[in-house]
Amino acid sequence: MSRVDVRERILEAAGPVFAEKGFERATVREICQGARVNVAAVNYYFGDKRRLYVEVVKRAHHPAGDPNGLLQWSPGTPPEVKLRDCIRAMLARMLTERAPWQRQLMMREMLHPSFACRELVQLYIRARFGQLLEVLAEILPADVPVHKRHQIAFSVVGQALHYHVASAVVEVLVGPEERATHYGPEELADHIADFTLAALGLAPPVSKAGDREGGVKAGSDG
Amino acid sequence: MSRVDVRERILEAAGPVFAEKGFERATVREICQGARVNVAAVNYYFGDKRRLYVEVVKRAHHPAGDPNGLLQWSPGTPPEVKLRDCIRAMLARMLTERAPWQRQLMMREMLHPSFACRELVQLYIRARFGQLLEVLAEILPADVPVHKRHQIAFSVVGQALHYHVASAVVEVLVGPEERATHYGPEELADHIADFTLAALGLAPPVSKAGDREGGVKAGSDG
DNA sequence: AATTGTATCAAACAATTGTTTAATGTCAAC
DNA sequence: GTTGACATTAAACAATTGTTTGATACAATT
Repeated sequence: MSRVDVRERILEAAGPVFAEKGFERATVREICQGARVNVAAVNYYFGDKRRLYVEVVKRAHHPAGDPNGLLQWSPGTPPEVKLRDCIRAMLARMLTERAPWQRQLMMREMLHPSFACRELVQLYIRARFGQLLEVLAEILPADVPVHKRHQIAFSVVGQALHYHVASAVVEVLVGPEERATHYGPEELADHIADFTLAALGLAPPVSKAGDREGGVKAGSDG
Repeated sequence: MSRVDVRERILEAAGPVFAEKGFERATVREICQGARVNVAAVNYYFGDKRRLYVEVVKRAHHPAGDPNGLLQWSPGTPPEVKLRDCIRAMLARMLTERAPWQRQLMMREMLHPSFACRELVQLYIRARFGQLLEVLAEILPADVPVHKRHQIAFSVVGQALHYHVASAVVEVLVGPEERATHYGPEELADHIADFTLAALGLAPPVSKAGDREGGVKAGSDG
């Protein structure tokens, strides 16, 4: 059993454990048991638990070459379509059960950033956020200030993230049957895309409320 | 030092600790130290740590009489105003630094529900969610199906919740100065309200993009 | 004053954690 | 074959956790 073998097996075993339980609740004993390796091996090869965690996070960001890259579109794709694709991908990323542990780990570090690899996780987020901002730039007028663009982007992200962090609440509020029927990734992505495009003026108001007259353009008495 | 004194002091000391650290990371030693009481007192009065936690959660829901009640409006208040008020209250609830420990605890139980008091926490959420649905009912046409109403409500909640759960990410992405300038509760509430009302057709599209013609009603070549 | 039941306390207990140690194993180089 | 550097192991260590214990203090009752 060569030395790289053991080191590798620890890293592979540690990934899913850290992803599922987080740094604190994961135990080196469980990791070593999963890797069929002595407990002392972690300290021997990585110094301590923290440095093992850092290595695992680094691995999660570079999963063997090309990571789950950004979206690509053929030239001329309308920005509404791009936005819809962004939202669809985002939701798929967040709602997938049995997501690969790399994604779980990144999500965990995003929501509860630990000592490890700030800049690495930041890169992971920034790439996606940047792409969303680019798509929005094709939609919004040029004079929209940067902070307003950010707020709009966060409105998109927030709608999607809600179904990740508050999934338990959703289930409780709407009941299991509606949950099973109407909260699949595709339908939710469509809703969020419709909602967002309507807010941006690129689609009719949601719920076909478009036939209500007077609301939109006329400020009425305001 | 009478018996109710000690029991009370433990409950009072446990509240903030559980709210800040959660059930697992909170230690009975820290709680008892804060209450200036022997460690054994928790088990003497509550049996074990779990039952103490349950008592604390119950207390958090009934903070001595009138809890932070629902919003009230004078008759005739336009639904747009009500919705804006809902969003403002929601954001204030989520963004307040140094929030009372009762709110912190409820928020924690919402996002990471534990063994304790499912139905209690559910009541807490359901009340607010129900009020939001009532306001939406005044806005949406009657034929909008119930699941669509729920999705719309979640779009509102999600936008607000995002600034609670992903506040670290927001800071990283926009930088501390923009964060300090444009992410106060009031401005965010206004943005979310504008965004939502625009999506529902009760306000012009965000960022004054209303002067872009052709986008809305014409499906163009779709 | 003696008794009784409860409250409090310091200390111990048992389990789990990350980490260290000291002995043993492995295997290539000399 | 011996040496020596690295790998691996079982066991112990130290710290922290929730919980239990057995003694003691106290207050009311007999």
